[in-house]
This record gives sequence, structure tokens and C-alpha cells, in this order.
Amino acid sequence: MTTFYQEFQKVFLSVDCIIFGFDDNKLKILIGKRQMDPGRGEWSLYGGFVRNDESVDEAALRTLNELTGMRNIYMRQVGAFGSVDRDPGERVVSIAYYALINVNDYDDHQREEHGVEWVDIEAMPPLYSDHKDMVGKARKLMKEKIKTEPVGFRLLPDLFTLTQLQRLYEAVNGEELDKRNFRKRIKEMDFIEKTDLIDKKGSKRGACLYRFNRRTYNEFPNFKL
Amino acid sequence: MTTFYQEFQKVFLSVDCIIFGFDDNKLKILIGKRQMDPGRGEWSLYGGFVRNDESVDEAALRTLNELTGMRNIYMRQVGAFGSVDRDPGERVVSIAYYALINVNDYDDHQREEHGVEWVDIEAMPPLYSDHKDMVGKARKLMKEKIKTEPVGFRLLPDLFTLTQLQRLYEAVNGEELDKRNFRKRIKEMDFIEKTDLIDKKGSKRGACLYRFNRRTYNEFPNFKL
DNA sequence: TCAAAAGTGTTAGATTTACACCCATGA
DNA sequence: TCATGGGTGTAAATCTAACACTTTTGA
Repeated sequence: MTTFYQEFQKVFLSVDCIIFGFDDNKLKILIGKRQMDPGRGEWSLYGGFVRNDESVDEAALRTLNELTGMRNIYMRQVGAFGSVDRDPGERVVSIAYYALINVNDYDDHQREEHGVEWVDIEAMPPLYSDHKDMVGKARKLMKEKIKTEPVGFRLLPDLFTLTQLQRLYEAVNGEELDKRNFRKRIKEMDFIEKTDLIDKKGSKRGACLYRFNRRTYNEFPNFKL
Repeated sequence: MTTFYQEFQKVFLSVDCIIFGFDDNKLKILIGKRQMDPGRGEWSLYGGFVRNDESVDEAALRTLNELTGMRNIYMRQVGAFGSVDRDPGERVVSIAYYALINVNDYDDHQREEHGVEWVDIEAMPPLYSDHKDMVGKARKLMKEKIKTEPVGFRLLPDLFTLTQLQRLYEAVNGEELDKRNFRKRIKEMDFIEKTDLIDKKGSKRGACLYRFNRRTYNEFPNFKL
């Protein structure tokens, strides 16, 4: 293979993952204490380096899979973070990605083995390097996305109650919603199907369980919340 | 300096610029025929490589300045493009940026020296590598941005008519707008100031010239179009 | 004198928001 | 029996969208 660009400098390229979860009516992200230098012991996003035989997106998926063992994770790019001094040792440019997972699908032992924890996004500790900026931008993008595309379901179990769904949107938007107006809008979306199953965990009376029907959505994609 | 990451591979990192302009009631971008291998002769965005002593954002600004001689250009990151084979020769990951400039501010001789042209975005030729994807994403992001932040003025002269402003929004949104409704909304925005100057170029009767007042906007930032 | 762009208000319909009570159940 | 969350409809207010004619002037 010919080398075309000898005169230019190369950089290390990494990916960092903002992994969102929803639990206890709160939006959470998965962070851990860095186990490597530089920055050992500081709270940090989970990341990895991009290899030469994989795309940047593939590197992010691989990294997510390494951490969670999960596949088919919803993931979107947040952007490139490229300050000169963002890594204290070497020039490392990082591409941030956010992911949406259902916390119940993530095995707790695997989580502990990797030394990561679910942390309430409203009560995040200081983070390593520019990771706080990454989280901020990821959150903003996710908030916009979840308004216009049915991706919020990725944060919930397959079966969920309308109150759970409402609490999710409240956590993401940072404001309370009116129960009746919220349910009115849900009713208009045929792809949010009522099942005949009842959830008894959340209340004494029990609440109907719903599911997202992707088929129906694809036929008539008119999501708006 | 210590090397922490010896085991990982480095990549070339470039920036590519989607430079939007507005002329002849059409949204345009600045592209040129590649003067280097690989891809010599193909239509391409203007780009450059990231140096180790500058941030990625700085590299984009430097590249924009190299091409246009302009400073204080409005510029936002589009994202990282990192397919393995996006560059036929070497592994090059590129960070795309879009910029908004007023075509009148760009010296035509300088433009010709760099061999770039303003091309109607609705009639773009095929572009080198993944540049078409970059343009698509840039356009989508710009379209969203221009709805909620007063950045469209960057594409117009300091003094502009309401018809010019309307044509700009029509070009970006890809649909015609109602003149009366459009002007009603403009009137509500105090930071779009009517001057007592008249433009006689666009019509026989003459149209009032307006300007964007950033001070007023900062006091009461309520833009929405 | 006429073609071409500038400028100007009103109304119907659609959307959004505010709001309060009864129900079923487990503790 | 009572505390807790589940479930339901209406009306006012706001926002959006549709629509047509007069003015000015250079060619």
C-alpha cells in the first residue's frame, strides 16, 4: 500500500460511551473509576481505542459489547472531542457515542466485574477530562431525539406501564407532564399497544402493560411526544 | 513525554468543511475538484489535516481561513466520519464541519485561486468518498439550527430585505412560505430592526432594509422561525 | 401603461393547556 | 378503612394556516 500523507501527523483515536439507563424514575448513566493512567481513580466514561481494521462506529459497538455483552444496542454519535490537552499523556481525539439500554438487560455481575455503576445524571460526580462535556452534549442530543423518534422504549422493558413511560419522559425533559394530556397523546399512537397483562408491582390496583410495536410504527410512523 | 498507549494504532485525522452560502435565492456550497491523489479530479469538499499542536476545532477554523481569508466564521461540527475504506490510500478519519458565510464577503479571485465554486445544493455533482454523506448531515443539522437560533443572518449581507430573508428560509426548508405569516413573525422579533434604508436592486418599488441586532437579541433571545 | 415585487389583517381550524374526580387494591 | 397509584373528558386559550388586494415605479 502506498503512503500518501507522510508529511502529516497521526493521532490516537478513541471512542467514549455515554450509556443511558432508566431506573427508579431517574435517568442514569454508566460510569466507573478509571483503572488506568492517566487519570487513575477518577470517574470516567467507558471507552476504548479505534483499531485500524474497524470503522469508528464499529469500535463504539465493540466497546459497548465488551462492557455489557449486549448486541443490537441503540447507539448514536455525539461528536468528536479534540482539544490538544484533553488527554494528559498523548494526543488522543475521542469520538463520543450515546447508547440507550434497558437496565434490566444488563447483568449485574458483569457490571461489577467492569467496575461501573449506574449514577443518577442529576447527581454526577466530577468526571475525567472532558467527559462532562460529552455527557452534556449526549444528553441534549438524546433529549431532541426522544421527542421525535420512538427510541425511549429502548430504556424500558418490553412491557411497560403508561406511568413508567411518562416518568421516563419527565426524567429526560426535566419537567413534569400532565397525566391526562400525556395519555391522550399515547392513545393516538396505534403502535403503542395495550396488552391484556397487568403490572402489580407498581401499584395495588395494578396498571395495564403496553408494548411498542415496531411493525405498526413502520407502517405509519407518526411519533411525537 | 511518556507514551501511554503504545499498543494502539494511530490514524490520520482530517477536517472537511461544508461551506454554505446563499445567492440567487439558492442555497449553495463551496466545492472544488481535488488537486491531489487519491481522487484527483473528483468534486470534493475543502479539507485539511489536523496538526498535533491544534484542537480539531482550530484545525477546521484554520482550514476555513486558508480557503477564504475570513475570520470569525460561524462554524459547527457535523461529526466524525470513520469508515475503514473512506480514503483509498490510508486510514483517515475525518471530522466534518459546516460553516455559514455571506458569499459577498468571499473574494472571487481568492476563490478562483483555490479552484472552488459555489454550487447549488439541489444540483450537486457526485462527490469524492463520503462527502455526500457529510453534506447531507450538515444540511440536516443546519436546517434544525436555523429554526431556533438566529444564524441565518450569517448567510446574508448586514442589510437585507424581508424577501431575501424569506427566500433564504425557503431555500433551507425546501418549501415555500406564506409572505404575510412570515412577516408577522418577523415583526414580533425586535432584534430584526428595520432601517430607513431602501434597497432598489431587487425591485422597482424598493424594499426596506433590515438588520440583525445582536445586542437586542442577547437581552431577549426569543428566536423562532 | 403595465409588469413585478412590496406591503398589509382577518378568520377558521387545529393544537395545546389546564384542570378534578372516581376506582381498585393491599396493607 | 385508608393511602396509593390508575384511569378518564371537557373547555378555554393559543397558535397556525389560509387567503387577496393595493402600492410604487422602472422599463
